[in-house]
Amino acid sequence: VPDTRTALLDAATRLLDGGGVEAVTLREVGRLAGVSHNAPYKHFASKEALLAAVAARLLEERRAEVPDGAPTPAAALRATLVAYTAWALRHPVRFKLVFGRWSIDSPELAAAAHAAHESFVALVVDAQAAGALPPGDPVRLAALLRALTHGAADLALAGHLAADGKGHADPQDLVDDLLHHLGPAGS
Amino acid sequence: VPDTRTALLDAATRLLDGGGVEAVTLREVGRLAGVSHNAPYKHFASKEALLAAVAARLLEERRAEVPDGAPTPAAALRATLVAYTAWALRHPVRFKLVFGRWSIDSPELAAAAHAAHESFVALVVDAQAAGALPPGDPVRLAALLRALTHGAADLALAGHLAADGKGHADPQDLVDDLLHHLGPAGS
DNA sequence: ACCTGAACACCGTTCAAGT
DNA sequence: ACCTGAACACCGTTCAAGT
Repeated sequence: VPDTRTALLDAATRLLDGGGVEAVTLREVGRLAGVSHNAPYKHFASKEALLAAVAARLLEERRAEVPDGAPTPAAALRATLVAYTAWALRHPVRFKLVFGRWSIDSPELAAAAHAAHESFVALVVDAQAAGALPPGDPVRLAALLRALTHGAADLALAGHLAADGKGHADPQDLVDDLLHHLGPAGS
Repeated sequence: VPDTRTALLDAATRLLDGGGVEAVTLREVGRLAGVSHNAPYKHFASKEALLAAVAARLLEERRAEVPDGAPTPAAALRATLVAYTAWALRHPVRFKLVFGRWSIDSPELAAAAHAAHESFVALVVDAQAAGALPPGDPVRLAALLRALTHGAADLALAGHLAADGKGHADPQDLVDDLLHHLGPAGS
């Protein structure tokens, strides 16, 4: 039997997936969790704080799903970036919530994001050592890769990538393009 | 004397800039425009439609501010991308509205976005002809540049770029990094 | 054609009270 | 410590009227 706090988070997540962030109201959250419509205030300071807690839990969940056991550092890097775009396309609302709003600063959310960032930079360092990425500040290079991946996913969700019928570029294609351009000898 | 429709758009824009998208309520829009709280329904089908019209007007406004008269195609391309990130950092709420939500599909918004896309691809073609960008499908290359620029701006707004105290990367830096990596001879 | 005022069904948040 | 029910101040949207 989950405690009330967990039940509230579960209910909010279900409503989020079902109807977007606008569907998660404290009244429905309470109803789904089997408590009154303002019981959430005993566990979260506000609706925003509840959403931040949901975001933090989703971010940690996603980190556990990160692909593992790739043959080379370059493959591991590509798999991580592709997983990022695939998750965004599969769960648009979750993606928008987790990587969008930071109006409330939640320590849990910041910690989860920091951990994800750390392991991604380590991945970049490995790929650089293997010669699959150019040398230079790995943090900066990681930012470049992350910005492209995030932007490709966000534009795809907004419908801004497939402008004409012809120029169809998946986020994955753009990730591959960038890795190709960064690849050894600019081949 | 502006007509009511324009007055409503002006009021909505003022509220948007003042307090974010959550501050733009139909009641305040009406009050600021000097009409009743549901007069907007005579000009827009819903609040979302009003926001879409605001977004379309902002996007056209921004297009008029695009830098002009750069010495080379490469400089013109860089100036356009840098202007994109600078606008995003200067007007975060406008950026989120214009490039974020497409729940309602407005013909005006789609037309403005299409025009912006067209001229950007033309810029890429010129830069390719000048040898500042690698050959290949210009639409795809434009998507790559746009995705990185958009992602860098979005991550910067979310506070996801300056992770540690050291790895400080402006969106402009990332734009320059990408252009450098795409540059002739992969120098 | 455009606008108004009242009304409806919501919503987040607060508060006094209960166990 | 945790929860409830009533209440407050909002909100988007609708509708019957007005000019």
